[in-house]
Amino acid sequence: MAKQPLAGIARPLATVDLAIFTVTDDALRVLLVQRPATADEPFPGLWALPGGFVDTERDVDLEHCALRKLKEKAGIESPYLEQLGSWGSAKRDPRGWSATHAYFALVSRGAPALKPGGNAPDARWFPVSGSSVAVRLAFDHAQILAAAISRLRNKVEYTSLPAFTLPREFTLTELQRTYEVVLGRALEKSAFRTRVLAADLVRPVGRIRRGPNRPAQMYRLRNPRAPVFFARTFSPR
Amino acid sequence: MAKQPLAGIARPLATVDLAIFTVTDDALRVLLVQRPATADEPFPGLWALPGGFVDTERDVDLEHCALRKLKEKAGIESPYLEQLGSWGSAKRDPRGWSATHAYFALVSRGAPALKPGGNAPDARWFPVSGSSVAVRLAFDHAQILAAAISRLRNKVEYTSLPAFTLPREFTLTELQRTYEVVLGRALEKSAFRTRVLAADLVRPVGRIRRGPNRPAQMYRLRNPRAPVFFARTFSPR
DNA sequence: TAAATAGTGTCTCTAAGACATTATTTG
DNA sequence: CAAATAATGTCTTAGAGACACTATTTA
Repeated sequence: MAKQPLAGIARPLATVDLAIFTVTDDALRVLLVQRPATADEPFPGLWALPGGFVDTERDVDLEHCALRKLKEKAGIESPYLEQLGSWGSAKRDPRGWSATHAYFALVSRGAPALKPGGNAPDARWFPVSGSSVAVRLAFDHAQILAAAISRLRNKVEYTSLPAFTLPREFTLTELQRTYEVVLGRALEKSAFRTRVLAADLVRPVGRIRRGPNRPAQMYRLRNPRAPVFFARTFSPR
Repeated sequence: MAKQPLAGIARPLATVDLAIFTVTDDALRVLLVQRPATADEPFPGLWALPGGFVDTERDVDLEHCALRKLKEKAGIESPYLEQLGSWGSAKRDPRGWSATHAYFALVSRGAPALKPGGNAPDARWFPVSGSSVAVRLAFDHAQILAAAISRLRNKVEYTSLPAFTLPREFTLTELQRTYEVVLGRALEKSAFRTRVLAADLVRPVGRIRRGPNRPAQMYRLRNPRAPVFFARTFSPR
C-alpha cells in the first residue's frame, strides 16, 4: 500500500459475545461463564456471556469467530446461529472504547455437556426469568442479554426457532411445550398442531414414543438448518 | 489500571455505515456517496453507503456515531433508525481486518435536501431494483445493502415502517402506495384501510387534501417515534 | 355531464380460539 | 376397568382477498 493513511485512527477493542439458549426442565436457560477472579481483569468473578476478543490472525470473519468461541467455550458444534447486533461505547469496558458483536444461538438440550476445561473453567446454564437472570452480569451484558431474550420471544411468535432446542426426534407435545416455555404462556393444542403441520415444519419418522399412555408419533425437522416463518403470530395479543 | 494486558491484541478497524432509504416518485431509493478518486483510498470513485470510522474521541457510542454521520453526510436530523448488524472480516477492506456496524434509516422524502457540502461532495439517491442498485459498490456494501433491503421488505409485511418515509401529514392512499412501492406488489384497498385503522396507527387531522376529485382525509402517525407491529403479514404468501 | 379518486359494503375463505370428544396405550 | 396422554372434530370469530358499489370533488 502506498502510505499509512490510518496512522491517526484510534481503533476500539473488538469482541464477540454469545447468548446461547436452550430449554431444559421446563425453563429457558442461557449459558454464562464466570470471569477470572484476578484483579487485573475487569469485572473479576462476575458472570458474563461467553465470548472474547476477535483474533485477527485466526478469524477470517465475525461469524467464524463466533463459531470458534461457541466451540471453545461450550463445546458446541452446529447450533442455530444468528447475529443479534453490536454494542459499542466508550464506557462499556474499563479498558477503553470497545465494541462487541453479539450473536444469538440455540442449542439442543441433548447437546454435549459443557466442557469445563479450556478457557471457561466455570460455565453454567442459568434460568431466564423475565428479561434477565438472577445474577449480576459483567460489562453491559445484562442489556445484551435482555435484547437477546426479547428477540427470541418475538421471533418465537412467528417462527420455528424453539425447534432448535430439541433433540433430533421429538413429539408434537414436546414441541408445543417448548414453545410454551419460551413464550411463558399456554397454547391451544389443536391450533398448534394444525399450524405446525400446515407449515410443513416437521415430517413424521417411523418411530413411536411409548409410555403409560397412548403412544406418540415422533417427528424430525424437515429442514434442520433453516427456520420456518409463519404468516401470523400465535395470538393477536 | 494495573498493567497493560491488551498490548498484544490486534484491533480491527471500526466503522459505521448507513443504509438510508426513502420512497420518492414511486420508487424505493437508497442514499449513496461517491468515494474520493484519490489513489491512496480504497475503491476510488466507486459508490458506497455513507459512513466512516468510529471516532473514539467524539462518539460516546455506536448509535451516536450513526446519528452524527447521518447529519454530516445527509443533513438528516431525526429519522427512523435501527441497527442492521455488523460485518467484519480480514478481506473486506484492503487496509486490513475491519468491522463495520451497519445501521438502517428511513427518512421522509420531504426531508432536507442533501447538502452536497461537507464530507460528501457527491451524494445521490439511487433507485433500488431487486436487492441491489444499478452501480457497483465499494467494500462489501452490496452485501450490506442487500441485507438492508431484505430486512425492510420483510418488516414491511407486518410493521408500519413505510410510514416513516412520508411527510408528517398524508392520506391513506399515499400510505398504501408507499407500502406497494416497497413491497413491489399491489395491496387490496379495503383490507389495507381496515388494517391500518384497526391498528390505531394513524389519527385523522382536521385537514383535507383537495384535487380534481373527491377530497381525502389527512392523517398523522399516532406515535411518530415507534413503529407498530401487526399480528399478521399482508398476505399469507 | 364525465373523469377521477376517496371511501364503504358484501361475500368468501383461512386459520386461530375454545372446548369437547375419541383413540390407544399401561397397570 | 381407570388413568394418562395423543390426536381429532366442531363451532365460533377475526381478519384478509376479491370485487362491486357509493361518495364527493373539479372541469
